[in-house]
Amino acid sequence: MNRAKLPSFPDRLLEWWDRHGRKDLPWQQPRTPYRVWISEIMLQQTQVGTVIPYFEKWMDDFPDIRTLAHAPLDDVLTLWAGLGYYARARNLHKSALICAEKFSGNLPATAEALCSLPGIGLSTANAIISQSTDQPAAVLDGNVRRVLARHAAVEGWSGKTAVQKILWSEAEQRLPAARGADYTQAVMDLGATVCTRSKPGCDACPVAADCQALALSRVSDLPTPKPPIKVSEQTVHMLVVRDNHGRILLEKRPPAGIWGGLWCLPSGSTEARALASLGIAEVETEPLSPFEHKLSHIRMTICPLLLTAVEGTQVKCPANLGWFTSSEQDGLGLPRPVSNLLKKLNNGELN
DNA sequence: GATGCGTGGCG
DNA sequence: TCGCCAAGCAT
Repeated sequence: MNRAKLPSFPDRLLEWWDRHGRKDLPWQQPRTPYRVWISEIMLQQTQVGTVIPYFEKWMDDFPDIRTLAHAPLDDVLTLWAGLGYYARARNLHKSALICAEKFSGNLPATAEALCSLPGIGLSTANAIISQSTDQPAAVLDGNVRRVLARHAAVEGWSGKTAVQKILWSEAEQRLPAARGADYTQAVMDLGATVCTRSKPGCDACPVAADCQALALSRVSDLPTPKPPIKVSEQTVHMLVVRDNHGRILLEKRPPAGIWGGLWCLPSGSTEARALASLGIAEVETEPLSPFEHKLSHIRMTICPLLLTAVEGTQVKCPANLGWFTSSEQDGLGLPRPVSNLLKKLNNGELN
């Protein structure tokens, strides 16, 4: 038995990160609070490779909090289109307004104040603090949960409060005394590149020596997977209403719920009646091929219906409805299934 | 405590 | 192909 004392968990991780960690991600140069904040929100449930181009464009368009606060929400949502979880974009904009008003245009410095902003929970708050001030602060995202569940052999799905509590405690116990920024990046990089969900590289792991899951041969079944949920089936009728100029009627969705705040094809029978009240006559009604759109909880069957409006019938349009040309649609940032549908329509690939 | 919220990558 | 799920948070 080797009784030589191991370096601490954070020391081993930091030494590993110095040699193998990622140091060239866009939000790491420079690591300002604003840039770290935007990156952390974009990275929620979203992979690094997907985020990078959105982050670059964001920094071009909204280089600081005040610019973001003064920007129209529509511009923010348009940039966000395609990233998903659009509440994140609405919350960023709202938070920027709060910061401009209450914190003189800066992000607040404490975790408690950060958590008061919409869209920021404890993990994101601590990620912002540790990466922008270099103070050690515990984060608990998917990568860290996997590393800790294995290293400490924590049983149970992390969605359970009791399990979450243990993982937070394990995260805090492992914090270093200094180098908070590098440590946060290190533990996330370890989860992303070594302690991966499948085929983890335990041979290359700096903390394998005291990994409980490895000692117990439990690496492959920790962390405990999420119990299966049942996916609901939903049918949505999307109306493709064209006028004689080839423009298409779009509807701005209410701020909450799916695709909140985005322009979208009008959906459902209620909207169909609303169209009738606008005086839009249909000279032609043509069902297009239904297609599936899968979300995490819903299997959505989208049934497009092609309508052609008679000339001069679009008299008065409520604020949440508008006619858009093909090039105007591109600038709006439509939800993926909608933009895909319209693209096929323009290419004549439908019917 | 359970659900809702998007999209794309990957085995 | 298809199911899982990724740098979570709000309600």
